[in-house]
Amino acid sequence: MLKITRKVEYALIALGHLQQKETGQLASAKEIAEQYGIPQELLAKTLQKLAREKIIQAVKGPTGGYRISADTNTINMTRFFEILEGPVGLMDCYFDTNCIQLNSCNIRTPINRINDSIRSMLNQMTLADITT
Amino acid sequence: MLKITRKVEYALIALGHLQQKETGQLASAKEIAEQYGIPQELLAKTLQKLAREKIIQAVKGPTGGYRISADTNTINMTRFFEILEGPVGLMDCYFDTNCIQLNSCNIRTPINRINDSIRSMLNQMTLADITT
DNA sequence: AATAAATACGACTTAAATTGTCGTATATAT
DNA sequence: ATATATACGACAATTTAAGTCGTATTTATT
Repeated sequence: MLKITRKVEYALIALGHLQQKETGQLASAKEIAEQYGIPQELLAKTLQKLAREKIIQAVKGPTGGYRISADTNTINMTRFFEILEGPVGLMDCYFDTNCIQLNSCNIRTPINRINDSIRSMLNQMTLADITT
Repeated sequence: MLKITRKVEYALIALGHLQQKETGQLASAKEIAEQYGIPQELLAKTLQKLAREKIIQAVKGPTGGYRISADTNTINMTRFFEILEGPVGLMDCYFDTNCIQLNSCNIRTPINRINDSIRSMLNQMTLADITT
């Protein structure tokens, strides 16, 4: 339980790889996929999400690829996870209050305490902590 | 992401319900399932797991049911989660080291740091914190 | 003793989410 | 021009979670 998805796993591997490159150097999705034995298409789509959020920068064309463009010290892990997969929380009712049995539910409050703990923990952690 | 499963959700609801009963009083799976609108069979199987671990006590026969038998202050949430679903961790390689690309993997260490944080947080939290 | 209502539990089916693939468009270095 | 990269939606396959069913066992009640 509490597993992270492959998308996140692949993204972290890729960012770790990009971090190792010299400043400005690019790495293509293909290069990363081959090196770590992960599906190229899936990795590419994941990197595209990160590019949309300006965490990495994409360069098109042959010799193109990705490079890190944000200061990874400023990206907290809650945000990072939420870019790749929806909201971080143990239960949907933390975000979506359309639950028919809200009244009779006796665990909402305590579950939300766990949620808050996890989120604040991930908030204090930056991408740099992970990929460097 | 980081969602808990229905099994855990149902178990927590049931424990909250049992907690409200007067000492020694039983509640059947049927009673709980009907009151909170959750599938009885699934709830029953979940309660059986908790009974096997002596967290609750099962009483057979008509007028039977379940009652809390452990001191919920002594059950930490890592253990509780792991009774109902396997190991708590972001990635399987935290527990199972049979990964072919262990060498090339560049995120094992940082991911394990997150794992440790989550587990120690859940370790400090007891079932009583949730169900009372 | 028979019955009904509860737990116990494995096998199975269904449903949902994740993971992976494919096709097509666009950009660009050579 | 062409080859190679990103961009991205749609689809298929796989895996996991959720729920159901059948049968056995226990036990209070009649």
